[in-house]
Amino acid sequence: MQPSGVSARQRKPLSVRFFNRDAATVARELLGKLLVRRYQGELLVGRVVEAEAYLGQIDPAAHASAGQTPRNAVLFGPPGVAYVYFIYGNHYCLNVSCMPAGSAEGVLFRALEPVSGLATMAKLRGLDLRASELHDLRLAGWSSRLRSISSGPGRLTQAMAITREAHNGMALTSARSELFLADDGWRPERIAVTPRINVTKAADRLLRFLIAGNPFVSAKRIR
DNA sequence: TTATAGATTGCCT
DNA sequence: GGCAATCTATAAT
Repeated sequence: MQPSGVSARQRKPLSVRFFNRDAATVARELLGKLLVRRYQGELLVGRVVEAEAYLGQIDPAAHASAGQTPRNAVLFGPPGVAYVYFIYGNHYCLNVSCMPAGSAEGVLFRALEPVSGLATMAKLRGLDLRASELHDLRLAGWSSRLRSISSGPGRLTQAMAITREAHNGMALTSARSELFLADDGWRPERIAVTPRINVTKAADRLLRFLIAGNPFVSAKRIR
């Protein structure tokens, strides 16, 4: 499988309408799209290779299952907005709200394939990658260290300097935004669907979507 | 007021 | 494979 991130095609931001649909559809269609972060004058870009759908109040595994709280309020708002939460005392996780206000569906970003800004992303992750490793992407494949830049929900937020304080509640639908989603026309060949990772409730629901064969998909441990 | 589980990761053996 | 790190929400005392 060749790296997908070398396209110079135009990047068009995803619309509010894109997110105004059920989370499973949005999660599936987000695969192959770009997450773009403006960071200190540089563009950090990653392609979405793994995402999970959470179906709001009817979904026992969703943060919204117990109703609206200050933490999850963004999920109950309009579509296309970032919901960032802090988990296990260590990590931020990025979601985007789906469906109209009043419905609390959302999609969790679980893994990205780095496209540009690799050196900065590696630095934000605390990885001391050699220049030769950073060039891996343009050559044949990916080193395991390179793979750890953004393969995991906590890793990708760290690689893009995404925090709750800075980004929770931010609309992800404007190309002028500090953080947004875009479509460059690239499409995955094959999509796989599995149960969600590390959820104990509704553990049999097939709501995890990933690009089959992509090396940046997160570890598949299921508790 | 205290306990515990959680949409995780990295380091240890 | 085990487990510590350590914030947040909710359940139990």
